[in-house]
Amino acid sequence: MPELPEVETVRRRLEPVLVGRRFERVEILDPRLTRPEDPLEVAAELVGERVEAVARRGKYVVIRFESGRALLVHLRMTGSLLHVDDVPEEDPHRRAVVELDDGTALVYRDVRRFGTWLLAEPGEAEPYLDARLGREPLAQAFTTKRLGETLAGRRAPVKAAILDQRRLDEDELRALHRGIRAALNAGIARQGATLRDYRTPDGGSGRMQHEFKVYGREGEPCERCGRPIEKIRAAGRGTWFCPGCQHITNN
DNA sequence: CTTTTTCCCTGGACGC
DNA sequence: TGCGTCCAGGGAAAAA
Repeated sequence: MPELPEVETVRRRLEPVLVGRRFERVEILDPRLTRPEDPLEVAAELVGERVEAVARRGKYVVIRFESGRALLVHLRMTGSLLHVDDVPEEDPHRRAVVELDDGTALVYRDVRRFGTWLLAEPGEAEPYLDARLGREPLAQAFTTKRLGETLAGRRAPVKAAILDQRRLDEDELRALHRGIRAALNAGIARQGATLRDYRTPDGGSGRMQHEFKVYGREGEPCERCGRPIEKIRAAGRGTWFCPGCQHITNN
C-alpha cells in the first residue's frame, strides 16, 4: 500500500506533467471520494484551476493551484494516481478523471475506496495537515534529538514487542532514527513497493518489495541468522520480525 | 490524557 | 464451480 516512499514517488512523477496544467474537465465517479463534501460540487470547483506545484506532506499528495487552493489526495490502501495520454475504457475501479489542457488526463483508481480527495481553500491546507501529521522524517529538522522528544513520555511500545521505547538508550535511538531514514530513502530509490495495487503514475511497479527481509515471511528462516521469522499483531497491524536480529526486550 | 479496538471497503486465498 | 469465511491495513472514530 502507499506508504511515504510510494507517495513521494507519485509526487515526483506527477510534478513535471501537472505543473502549469489547467483542469479542463473533472468527473468524480465515486461519491465517497470527497466525503463529506458533495462530489459534484467539488468537481465543479476544480474545473479551471491551474496547477502551481505538486507537493507531499506525510502520505498526502498536495496539488497546489495558482488560486491558492489545494487538492489533498490521500491514497490510503489501494488508491493510485495515473497520468495517461488517453483515458482507457472500462475500469470498474476508476473513481475520478481529470482532463488536462494538454490533452492528457489524471486518472484516479481505488479498489477499496478508502482514498479521499479534499479541496482546501486558500490557507486551509496547512492547518489541516499540521493538525493530523507528525514531523517529516526526511526533513532536516527530523533529528535523533527530535525523535527522542517525540517518543519521550510515551509508554506505548514502538511496534509492540520489537522495540520498547522505554529502553531506547542513546545508541538505540540513533539507530532507530537512521533506520527510519534509510528505509524510506531505499523505498523512494526503488519507486516504492508493489505488493498488489500500488502503481506509479505511469502504471509501473515499484521494486522495494524485493528488498523486504521479514515482511510476509512468517516461518521462513531469516537470511541473516537463520532463525524463523515471527509474526505478531501490534496495535492491530500485522508485524513481522526476526527474533534473532531484531532483539526483543520483553516487558 | 493515552492506548487499543472497531470500522470502513473489496478482492484474493482458502476450505469444503 | 461456487459458496462462506478470513485476511490485508491507513486513519478516523469509538471504546477502554
